[in-house]
Amino acid sequence: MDIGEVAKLSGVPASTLRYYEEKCLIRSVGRRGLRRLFNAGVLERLALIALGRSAGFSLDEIAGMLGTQDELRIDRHQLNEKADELDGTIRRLTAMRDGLRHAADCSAPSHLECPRFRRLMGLAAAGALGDGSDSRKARARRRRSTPPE
Amino acid sequence: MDIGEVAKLSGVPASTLRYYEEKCLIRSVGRRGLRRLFNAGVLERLALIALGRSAGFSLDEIAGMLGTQDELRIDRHQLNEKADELDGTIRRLTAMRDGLRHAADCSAPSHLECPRFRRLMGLAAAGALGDGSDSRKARARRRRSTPPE
DNA sequence: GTACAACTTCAAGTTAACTTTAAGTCAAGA
DNA sequence: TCTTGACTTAAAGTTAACTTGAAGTTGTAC
Repeated sequence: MDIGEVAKLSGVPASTLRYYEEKCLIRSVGRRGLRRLFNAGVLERLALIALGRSAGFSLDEIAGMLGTQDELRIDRHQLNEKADELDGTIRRLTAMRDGLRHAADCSAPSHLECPRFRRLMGLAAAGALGDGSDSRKARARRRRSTPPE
Repeated sequence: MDIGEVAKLSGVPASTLRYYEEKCLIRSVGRRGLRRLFNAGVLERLALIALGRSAGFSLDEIAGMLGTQDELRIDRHQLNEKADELDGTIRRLTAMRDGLRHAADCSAPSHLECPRFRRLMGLAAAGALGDGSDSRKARARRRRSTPPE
């Protein structure tokens, strides 16, 4: 398969495939002229990479898990750590969501006079709630995939 | 108050305060020589900004909510939208966390042979799980705040 | 044989939210 | 008066994960 076919089958842009190869996340099995040749195994590897990304692993971490070969050495401890991290994130986001819902139909004349809102403000100022980078990044990603013509 | 005092009281670095002023998120009330002077109200404004960031609003969105004056025009609809967004994120993260926990003590000889793991792989490859940018960014932030000497 | 779409490389650009650096200003204490 | 430390500006650097652009090559359909 050449790069266009891999891109089509996996949904991953060719530029990304080249980038992944450069970072040793995937391998091409050879060249036809200048053109890279991939075998079908790359699709499974791309699925693994997508899974790792979804779980919040960086490309570098994923590169560590997927050896250079096709073997896969995933550390259970690493998985549990990541799950713990997600637990924390989920808790913070849940608190924030509840706060937003409350603020949306709170009857106080101004949000600044709602005690619950003020409490949330204090928590945020103290850094207890994180900086909410998740949704912002997700939005950025959506923007990129729907360019303005 | 000069910028150092605001930084100390709020925990927000002076460089960030200047940056926020440039973006019209906060205002200084004047100068003493070259030096900016702030009044105490800026602390409440910074708490609001922190809250907005925690909720996942961008600085530009926050600038829209905090008028140039000290009034605060928060749109309840906007809050509900953000809460909906968070609901989605929470659902995705929860699915991922459960998948990770399962993978961590799944008895299949290789993860590639665990049906549940493979299902998760498929979902991730199809883009149903997002790209997990939240935890990566959080890690980056932690790294920055604990520099290597 | 030639046009062309699909590939190639390498370098630079993108994003948000800051931080860092360099060079300079200035008030106050010794 | 001199030094020191906290401030100032403007511009460039940082991060990850890509994308884009320019300039060149090539397999294949006509």
